Amino acid sequence: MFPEVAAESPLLQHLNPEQHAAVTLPSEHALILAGAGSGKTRVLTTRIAWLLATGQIGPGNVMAVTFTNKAAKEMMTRLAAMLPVNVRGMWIGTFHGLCNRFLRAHSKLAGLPPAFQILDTQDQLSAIKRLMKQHNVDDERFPAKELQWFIAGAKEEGLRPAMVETRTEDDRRKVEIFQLYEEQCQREGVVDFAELMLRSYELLRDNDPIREHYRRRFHHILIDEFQDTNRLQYAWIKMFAGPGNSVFAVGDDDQSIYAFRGARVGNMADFVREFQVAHQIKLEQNYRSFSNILDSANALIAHNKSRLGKNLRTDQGPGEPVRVYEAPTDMAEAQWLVEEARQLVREDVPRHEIAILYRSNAQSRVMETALFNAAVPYRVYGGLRFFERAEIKHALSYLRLLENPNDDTSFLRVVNFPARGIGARTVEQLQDAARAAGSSLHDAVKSTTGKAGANLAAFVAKVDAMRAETEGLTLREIIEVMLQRSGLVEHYRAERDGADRIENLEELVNAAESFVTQEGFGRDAVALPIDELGATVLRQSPASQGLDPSLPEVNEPAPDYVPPDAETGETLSPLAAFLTHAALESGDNQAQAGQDAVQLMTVHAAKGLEFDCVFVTGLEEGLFPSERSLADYEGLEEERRLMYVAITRARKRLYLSHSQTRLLHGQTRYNVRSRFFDELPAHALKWLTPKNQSFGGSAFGFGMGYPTSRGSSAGYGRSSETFASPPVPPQKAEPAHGLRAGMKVFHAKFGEGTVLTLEGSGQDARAHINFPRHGQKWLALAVAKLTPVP
DNA sequence: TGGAGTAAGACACAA
DNA sequence: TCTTACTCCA
Repeated sequence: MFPEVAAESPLLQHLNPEQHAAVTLPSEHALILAGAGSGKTRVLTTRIAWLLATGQIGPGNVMAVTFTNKAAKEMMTRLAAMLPVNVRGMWIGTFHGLCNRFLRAHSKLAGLPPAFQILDTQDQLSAIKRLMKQHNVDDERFPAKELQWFIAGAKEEGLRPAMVETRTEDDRRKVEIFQLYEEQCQREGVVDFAELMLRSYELLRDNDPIREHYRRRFHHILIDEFQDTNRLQYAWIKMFAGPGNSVFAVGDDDQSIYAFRGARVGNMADFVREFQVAHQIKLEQNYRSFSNILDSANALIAHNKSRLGKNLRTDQGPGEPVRVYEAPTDMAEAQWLVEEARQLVREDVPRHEIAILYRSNAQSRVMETALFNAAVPYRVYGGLRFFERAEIKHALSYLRLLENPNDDTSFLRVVNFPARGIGARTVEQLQDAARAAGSSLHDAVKSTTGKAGANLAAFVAKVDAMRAETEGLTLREIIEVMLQRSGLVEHYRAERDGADRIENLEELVNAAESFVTQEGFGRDAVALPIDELGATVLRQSPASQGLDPSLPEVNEPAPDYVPPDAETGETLSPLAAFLTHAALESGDNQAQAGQDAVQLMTVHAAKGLEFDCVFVTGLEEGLFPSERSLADYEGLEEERRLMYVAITRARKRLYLSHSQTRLLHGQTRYNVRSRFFDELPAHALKWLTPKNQSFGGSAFGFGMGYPTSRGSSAGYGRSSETFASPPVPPQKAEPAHGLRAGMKVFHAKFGEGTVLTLEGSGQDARAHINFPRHGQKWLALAVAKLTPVP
């Protein structure tokens, strides 16, 4: 293919010795320990390009797996830039995306309808709730969320209901519901995310010809972010790894931040042992950050005990110090970072090179408000994504009903939306009828009677008519018809703030349009190939139709380039393909992409990205590290890794901030500065506000502040008081307490001190007092027993 | 019976 | 803040 490309091809230029070694490793199993900013994606993509360019393999012989669509796309883009290959036809994608592709090709063997649909987390939860109601499960004792967690967790361990160990009566009940849930999904022809993985794994495990086929096909299997794989994903990878394959795993144990959803860092050690990995290469040279940032990251992560051990180094100078800011309130914090961001923009930093990171999505609002008020363009990642919005989900439900009338989840979502006189009572009766008849809700409608029955029949007739009407239309036309006939647009037009929703619905048409063109099929395409390369190979044998699993051997490299070909045998309707796309791609890149805007996201979402300037906000005990992680040591280590990820996102400037008070969940919280500050090297930091003693009171200059010790915060109770930002001067002392600034007071624990400032009134009154032996404290006058000293 | 308005509780993340 | 349960009214 590219015979002129020698071992020292231009591809390998600009690689450091470790990267070079990793890229050109012989065909055997390897583990690459790649630190943050060490060029991990580069190594992965160059490795694929090198394997192809040296003619060792063809594009059909590689499988590359990532966790996010973003990472998969990045890999494809970079690869396409290096080599003239049709990356779209290659097996590069997310775990779930590839499993989906696999199951589509073998749906019959997998026991699924060809156009099976995928339940997202929301759908799954509502399916479970529905099931619980039907079977009178006590939702106090078994919250639906918990069951969802339980089911997903079991599947991610590779367990079916019968295989789950039960010790208590509660366990047995949970497994029972798990079993019922499985039956329900099977009946409705839907699969959840975990099922995509598990079903693929089981098919590979139980079907020797299929497994052998893929083993012969994929000579090289490359895995990104290996530290985030769960047990099932690891087992799935093993299915592809035969004697002739090589697995190239890239990971960083210090960036493992998904243990809470089943990721096992231990897979790295298991991999080395079970695959007898001879070559482990560490990439420790960091090309991203200045040393003040890197030193901070290294010092922080050194506090973790369970590590494989790795230290990042850089040739760059120290750069700017890491700036630390303490704010009196979350609003002041937001105000400060908006000011800093504006200053950066004045210094010609592009806005999209400024990232504001936070631990949980709930924290974004204050910052959004501040950015909005300052007229700084910003973009929030995460939160409610395009395909998760209610109006879009409604529209998708109608579309799914067109594709599959037996999709009860979709049926229930829109049976009475827009409202058409079908209430809870009616729906319940319908569900009973369906259950009794063992049929779908759609089919059970026939047996209903009376006025309610007539309403239901009208709904079903409407959808059926829509199906008939959209027959043979393009995807775009189908959606347009659906939007009109369903009454969704009309409904939102009548709503007060429905304009945005209508805009989104229109955007759905665009999304479908770009889906069709992006996938490389013209407007008139009636069918989409499932997988150009895969189908090419499989089509050689009728076995791929799913009945006879005697698949052909594919030792010869697949053709380099297979043009999009509408004539491929196995097809999925554009509608079904689009619905799959909607479930697997949350729609991050939908709308307002490409604007020069400040980037807001959670630390989790920031993984894998890098920016010139990064703000890590809300560094407070209970928030970051989060409350829920503090219970066990491992949780804390994961939080620390999360902080490590946050720090290492920054190239040039890093800002860390925390606030003494924060309005969260409707009430003011008083938070202590995060312990992580104490784990950073002092030489790399620059405190923009005076650093107060850890866990001590505030030494905040202008008198705003609160006691920050955990013990005393309880004494304040609720306070709905909020403060304008930036900090306002303290109110004048309340004479009612009998205290004045400058007065000497006595405290039972802290001894004698001097009142510096007073503020608030009534229950909220507090005093800033300097105790010579204990430093400055903010005390609640309603709680603290203070006696004036003459 | 169904729809709308109001009060109370939850809130890590992502395919 | 957003979602969900409950109550009231047509």
